[in-house]
Amino acid sequence: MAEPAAVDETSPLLTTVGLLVEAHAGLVTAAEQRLQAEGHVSGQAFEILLRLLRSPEHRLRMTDLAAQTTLTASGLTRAVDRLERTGLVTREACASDRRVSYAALTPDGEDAIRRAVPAHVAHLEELFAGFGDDERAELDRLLRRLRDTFNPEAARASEPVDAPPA
Amino acid sequence: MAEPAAVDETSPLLTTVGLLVEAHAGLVTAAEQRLQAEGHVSGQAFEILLRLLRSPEHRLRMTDLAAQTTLTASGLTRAVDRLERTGLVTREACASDRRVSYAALTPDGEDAIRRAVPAHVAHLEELFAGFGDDERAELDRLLRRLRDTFNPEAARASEPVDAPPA
DNA sequence: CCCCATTGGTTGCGCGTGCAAGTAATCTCG
DNA sequence: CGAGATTACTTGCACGCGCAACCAATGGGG
Repeated sequence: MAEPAAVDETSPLLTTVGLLVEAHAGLVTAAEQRLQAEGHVSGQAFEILLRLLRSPEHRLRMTDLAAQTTLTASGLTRAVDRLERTGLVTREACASDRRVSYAALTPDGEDAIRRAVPAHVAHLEELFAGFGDDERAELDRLLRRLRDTFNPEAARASEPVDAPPA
Repeated sequence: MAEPAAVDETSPLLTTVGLLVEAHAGLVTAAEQRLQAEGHVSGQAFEILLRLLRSPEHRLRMTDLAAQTTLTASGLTRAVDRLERTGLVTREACASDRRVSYAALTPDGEDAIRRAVPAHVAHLEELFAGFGDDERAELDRLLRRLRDTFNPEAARASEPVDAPPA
């Protein structure tokens, strides 16, 4: 008759969080695999290139780019190093402030991301096939609320954008 | 009047996925920080220890444990190495199959997780303060559906459980 | 005008991870 | 019963990441 008292080893919240983690992991993994299988850029590259594509002149200061991704400044430095090595991005100097350097899309980079986006979106459509428009909207609403709990800022800036980031 | 045609650089799905990623990152980060600030085990340790706490005899085969976490077998080997080094877990041999080894909670490990769970749940309650029970349930439903898209298996096994995994 | 605090970016370092290969035990089936 | 396939776990290796330290360039006040 002892049984150390079943503490609250279980709480609805723990389940919710567990589901969030699993859904996230599954989605990212699936998207990443698909991109690779079809010969597109990696998930991380996708995220970076898409953000550049959507920016004025297809370029962004390193710092701003870092702020928009899940990477730190140092992580971004090296991510851009890799993209530069594969020719999808170039670093451009800033005339008015010699400290800043822009990461800019090369023609190859623009090509790559323009090819990857439709493929990725198509894949997402498959994955969300079971969802009605209203359900997807409701999911958006709930996730946005949760997101705003941590990052009351975020909101602005043409909305997130992420994709299948690492 | 050219403007290379604004492809579908934006799709509702991309936004949804972006929100999922941000919500996930924010939640995990917040939970992790809080645990550390209050002197509890790390997020990864939390996840592993909780699963052991919920298992018969407070132990699990390495393989099964790996399957329940986001780690691979090799990653788990080393995670358990660390937990063993800090005295929260022990490896136990299996009599009937000398290949398998169990990861088992030590008394210290049980203590640690029993202290961490209520703290973590309390924190989650704060974070979800803006949600009504019905909304949380709806979020569960939608996330579960999404999860099942990737892992049609999952479902069973006393339900996820995750927490603030790395 | 110059010194100092601040900002932008990169680099050294250590760590945690996955993959692939390796070892050991078990199972299968001829 | 015994060789080959399979399963459980561990290890070598290479890589990507964040943190903290670092250098360079700005921008305010004295």
